[in-house]
This record gives sequence, C-alpha cells and structure tokens, in this order.
Amino acid sequence: MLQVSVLKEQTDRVLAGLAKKNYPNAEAEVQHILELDQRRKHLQTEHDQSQAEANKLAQQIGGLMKSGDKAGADELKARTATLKTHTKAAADELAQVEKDLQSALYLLPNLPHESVPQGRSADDNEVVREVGEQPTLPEGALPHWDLIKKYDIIDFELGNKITGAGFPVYKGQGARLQRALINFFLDEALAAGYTEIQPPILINEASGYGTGQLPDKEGQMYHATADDLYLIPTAEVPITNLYRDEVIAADRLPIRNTGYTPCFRREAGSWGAHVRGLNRLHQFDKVEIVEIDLPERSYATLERMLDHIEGVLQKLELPYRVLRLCGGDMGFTSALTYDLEVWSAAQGRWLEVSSCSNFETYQANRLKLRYKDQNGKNQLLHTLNGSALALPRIVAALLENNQTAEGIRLPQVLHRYCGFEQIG
RNA sequence: AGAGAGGUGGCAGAGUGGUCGAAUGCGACGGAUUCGAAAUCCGUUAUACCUGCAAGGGUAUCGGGGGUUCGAAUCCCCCCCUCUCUGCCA
Repeated sequence: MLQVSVLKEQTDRVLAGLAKKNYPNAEAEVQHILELDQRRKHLQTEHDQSQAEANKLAQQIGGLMKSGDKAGADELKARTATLKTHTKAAADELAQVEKDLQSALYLLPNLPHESVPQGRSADDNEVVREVGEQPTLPEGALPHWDLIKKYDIIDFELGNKITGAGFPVYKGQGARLQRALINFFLDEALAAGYTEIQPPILINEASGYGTGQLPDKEGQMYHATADDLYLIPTAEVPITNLYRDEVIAADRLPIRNTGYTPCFRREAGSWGAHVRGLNRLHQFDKVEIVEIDLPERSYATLERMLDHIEGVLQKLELPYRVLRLCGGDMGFTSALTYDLEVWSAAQGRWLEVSSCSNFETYQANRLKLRYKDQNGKNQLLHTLNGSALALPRIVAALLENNQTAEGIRLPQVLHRYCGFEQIG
C-alpha cells in the first residue's frame, strides 16, 4: 500500500498517478485519507497524554502504599476512574480510525512509473519490441487443443472427471514435456544467479495481505476454509513473504530467488471462447523469479530480469514480443509491468507467458520489508517479480508452432531435458 | 491426535504484581590502550507511533488477542507456535 507520507507530501504526483491508473474519485479518496490521518494523530496525542497521567498516578499510589499511607492511596485511586474512561474512549476511537485508514489505503493502487503509457485497456499497451519470426504453418495445421488430442498428451476430459474444468491431466510425452520445461527453466534461473526455493503452496491470510492478493483479489484464490489457508495463485506470494517483517542488511542485497510451484486460480467469470485449451487453467505450473533490491537499483534490476526471461524465450525459439502495460491494464500493486507474449501460430494470436513487474515499496510497505540506510534508519525496499516462465501457453505455442506432418519437433534446447526430440 | 514443558531484546538467559524497556553474559558498533592485533577497560547497542526547529519529552510493545488491578513480562481466559514423550503416517 502507499505511504500516507507520500499522499501528504506529493499529493499532485499521487493524483496524477491514480488518474493514469484510471482510479475514480482519487481526489476525494486521498483527501479522506489525509483527514483520517489527522484524526489519528490527534487521537494518539490525546490517548498518550491521558495514559501518561494515569501512569504517573499509579506510580504515586505505589509509593504511598509502600510508605503505608493507605488513605492517601485511596484518595488518588478515586481520581483514576475518569482518567481511565477517557483513555479507553480515546484508544477505542483510535483503533477504529486506524482500521478505517488502513482499509482506505488498501483500496488505493500503486502509482505507475513515469514511463507507463496512458491508456484504458490492453489495446493501449506499448509494444516495446518484437523478436523472432512467426512460422508459416503447413496445410491443415491444428490449434493446440486438437494437437493434444491427436498425440494424446494432455487430457481435459480426465481432469474433468477427477476434479473439474481447467484441471488438465498431462500424460506420457505431455507429462515429460512439463517436467522438462520446469527443469529447463529452473536451470536457466540458477545459471543466471538465482537461488532456488521450494515454498509451501498453501499460505496464510497474513501472506495474502503481504503481497496484495488480499483483500482486493480474494475471489481469485482457492480458500481452504477448514484451516483458513489459501492455495497460491503464484510463487510470488510465498517467496516474497519469506521476507515479511524483516530488516535486511544492505550487503545481502539484491536477494534473487527462483522457485517452481503449481499455481491455482479460480478465474471466476473470466471464461469464454478465447480461453480454450491451455490458454487459461485453474491449475498450472510456473517458475517464478523474485528479487528484492535497493530503491535506487530496482529499475535496472527489472531490466535484467526482463533480459533473463527473453533469453529463455529465445532458447525456446519462440517468437515473442515485449509489452509495456498501460495504466489501465497493469496490476493493482505494480508500478511498471512488462508482459511477454509468445506467438501462437495456429491460433494466430499472442499469448501472455510472463509478467515482470516492479512493485517499488508498495508490497514492502505491507510486508514491513526494510533495510538499514547509511544513517542507520530503516527504509522500505523494492520488490520485483516475473514469470520465467508459465508453462501452459509455452506448451501451446511449442505445439502449434512446431507441428509438422511427422510430429511436433521440439527445440534443440529441450531435447536432453525431454529425452526425445519430437512428439508423435 | 493425546500428555507434559515452554515461548522475554541480534543470540543466550534472569525476572511471579509497583522506578522493569527489562539484570547478566555473548555478539555488534564507537573510543582508550597497542607499531598492529589479541586481551583488557570505557561507552553505545530494539521497533513503531505522538509531540518538538532541535535537544528532548510521551505512549505502546516480554508469541497474539481479551480480562482482573490504581498499577501486569509477572495473575485469569482464549488462540497460535516450539520442544519432549506416546500415537499415527510418507
């Protein structure tokens, strides 16, 4: 969440940023928050003074009791009652105001970086570059949802039977391709200097709040209500929350982690014709990269993460493009997001396979994730993450783009990981 | 899952109702000593918030929440976690 101090000291910048994110009623909302903050300060002072007085009295009573002056003590005790009521009233109201302030802050999205283009929807995203050549497919080329049936490698019907829609079963070469891709992605991340993490895939409520899935995206996560735990929608959540409530020594930065996890998304209400096959699932596999770095370095870090992801796509020989998301299309918590999309030749469309973002201090503020600056003062860090990469759409593109009459030819780099060179 | 023990500052570890934000030790940092280092000695060593130009002052925090009391690390209730034993399991 944003810091109140930023709202107060840089109100114009905040309003401009919220406008770019198409946030309605920004001015009134910010004004409301500033008023709540004023009220909070006032109540805090009131409470503290009242409490200080009570503390003083209690000490005096203690002294009198010791010296045996019971009457004197009783006299002072009589005076504590009103003081107590007053303190409690202030404390109760303070708690309420703090709660209101917090919920109001939770509703404000992160401010976009200055390079973020203005815009309302995906149509307004900026194409930063396009890399690789779109293949010409043979006559009678099939979309991946037909290819997976033809080669019997991914089975939606079976998934349907044992779980439900959007939970495919990978079989034979399909399963092996999944495992190969996971290993390949992890190895690439390791080679780039990331440390591998295997986190839990169920997280508690505090973690959900830490990275911003809660409260605003509650409906997107599967909730195991018996234990009040959530299935992770991305490894970003557990891996970033590893550092919740930490003050990290500057010389340990940057922290660069990677991890493979299955990801679970309810995707309520987002189904339609364009999400056939592997295009959108409730459960999918993903290798994530997560970095924590000093504010002054975080944008250089973001570019380096992007380089890494692009390198992986190039090794897979998939044509891709890099988008800089516009204010209207980017995520709630992000300051700058690059989306990477691969060309899915048979569908004739771009598929998002990675989203790489700098959250600046937005998550760190919730996480209380800080470092000590040169003056020994705790400062918020910047958090970043990106998919490197999400499997299903990579698989879709690999299948579609590489199909031949003889079978699907896998890119060279996957051969040793798969143990076969082609499917079918 | 059952029984028992326990959760205190960066760590170890005292503290069972009153000047306890908390002894002591270790570590870390600054200084003295030294050619330098070790040892020794002196000092500093939490976080958040309120107030103040600042120096400073105040409030809260001893796993979390609630309660008793003029006053709670200390007493009571609920929850969480850790350890040991038993059970169960991969």
